[in-house]
Amino acid sequence: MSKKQLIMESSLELFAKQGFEATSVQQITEHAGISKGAFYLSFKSKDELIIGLIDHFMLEFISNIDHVVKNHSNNKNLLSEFYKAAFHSFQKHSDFAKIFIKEQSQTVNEELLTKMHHYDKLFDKIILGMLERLYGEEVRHTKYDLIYCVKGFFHTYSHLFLFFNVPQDITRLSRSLAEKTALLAKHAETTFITDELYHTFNEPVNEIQNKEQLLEMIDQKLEEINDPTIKESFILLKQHVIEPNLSPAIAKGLTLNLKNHAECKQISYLLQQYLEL
Amino acid sequence: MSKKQLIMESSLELFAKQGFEATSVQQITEHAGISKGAFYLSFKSKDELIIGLIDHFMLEFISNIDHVVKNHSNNKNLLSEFYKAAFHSFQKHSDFAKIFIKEQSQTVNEELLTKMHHYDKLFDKIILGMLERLYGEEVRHTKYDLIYCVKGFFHTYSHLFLFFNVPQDITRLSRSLAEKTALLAKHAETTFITDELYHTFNEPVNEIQNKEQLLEMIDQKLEEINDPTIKESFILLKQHVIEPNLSPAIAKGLTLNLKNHAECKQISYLLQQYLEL
DNA sequence: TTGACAAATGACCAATCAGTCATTAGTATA
DNA sequence: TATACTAATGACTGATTGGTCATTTGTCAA
Repeated sequence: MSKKQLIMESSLELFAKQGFEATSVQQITEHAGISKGAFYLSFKSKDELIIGLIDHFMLEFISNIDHVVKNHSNNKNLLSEFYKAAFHSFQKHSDFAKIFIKEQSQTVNEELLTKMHHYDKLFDKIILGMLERLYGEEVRHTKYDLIYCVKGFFHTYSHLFLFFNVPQDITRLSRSLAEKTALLAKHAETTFITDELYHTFNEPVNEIQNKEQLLEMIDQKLEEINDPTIKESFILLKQHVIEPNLSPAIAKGLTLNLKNHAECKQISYLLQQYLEL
Repeated sequence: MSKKQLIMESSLELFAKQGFEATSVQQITEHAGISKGAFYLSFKSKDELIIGLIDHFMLEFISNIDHVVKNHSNNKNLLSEFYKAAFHSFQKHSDFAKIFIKEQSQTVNEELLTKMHHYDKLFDKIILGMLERLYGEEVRHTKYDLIYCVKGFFHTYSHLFLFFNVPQDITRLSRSLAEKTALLAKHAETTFITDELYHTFNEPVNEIQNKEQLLEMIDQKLEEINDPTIKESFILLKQHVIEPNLSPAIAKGLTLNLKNHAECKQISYLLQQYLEL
């Protein structure tokens, strides 16, 4: 395990228990069994650590849910499977989930806030896609409201799990929430968040930030991975991101190459999003 | 305005903007235009201040909502009026609302956490009462689930208002959420939170803490208020709290005396809750 | 004008914070 | 073994924290 990973895992626990502000770098290094100087070899600052944590886990969370939703052929259980995947992810990384919920509305760090908002919009996009696929025209006027209902459900019950140690029957909970969501999708008529209102406070996803983040991640993966197919796919896609030169079919195929490699699933998702494949 | 109030108002703004942990006592006293020493004449510690804030505003919030729900004769609009009252309260005290949402899951201070949980249970009780009144037997098996749906709705949309400056049409939003809640109440069948599960993680309201808090508040009000009827009502009720000696009708009547006085509405609510009137 | 009391001050304290950097330990090559 | 390199250390810094307390200021009645 790299030192960076060690620090991230050690800090997870402490942040979840005490909160980010209340945890000192000293505590983290003591808990990780390293010196204070070693911390600053891996992270430029304490802020960079929390941003790294959010990035790492949220990307996994989002790309995982997206995968479940996109690859689920049976529309009948889709809602239930969506909730299941989301709750399982939070259960698996419960320390991170606690941090995420606690730090969600903290305004201390501007970059962190932007990050949070960014992932929130990706989450919205997945929910929106799911609702449109399931109900199409039926939810044309209510879909943005429904996004917030789904997120409201997810938040309240996550809170219950994370902070009250409620016994978890995720399957049952997911079925229950799926039923409720379906009810609202089929019968709710009075809307609050219109299409227009939604877009006034959700400016489109920041392309530039995405691009830089992508290129940085590609370079990192190129160093880590040796598989020649993966490497070539990365090199071609990197060129394509910098200046588009591949046909959509080829680009799509290259991202699918990456999807087969366990450590590249998430970057594959990001590339597909960025290239609109 | 008392020095205590001045400090509370000054700190509200700073806590809302920066969070509790990230705000220093120095900042508060500078913002309030007083010395550091003066702060500690009004509050024993920084922790006591945040607890005071939570107590002050949550009591107002809860007793206000309770009043709206209890005194609303027309069941048809009850749900909508409930949401309206709740959102208006958060809008009126938006700085406090921000603090409340931010600090809701912070585990730093044990007493604060207990307080939060306590008020959360009072909120549950109001929602539960409302649902039972509106739907009775219909929601016998789903009511505890519905509480969490209502709270989920309230949380997500509050978050939107408070942190994204979304234009607020509370009437429309309340109508929309009332429709959704009614849909769930009438048609949802699959439950997750059963009666039994709910009571395993919500041990009954702490009676002793309530009693001490009540007596302390009565003594404080006795010093502040001169109206002889109010004073006598307080003295009789205080005796009754220490050792029950009044008939329910008399006790109830005495609390109603208090309800007519603007500054005693909240303590009147607490007394009715405690004495089960 | 005096003296007694309460209200208010801000210099001060020990503790802790994020972050730095001269120094040391460990390792690989020659 | 000697050299060259990186990885890791932890004492240190200057700033800031929550909280205290000897001192000053303000306000009374006598």
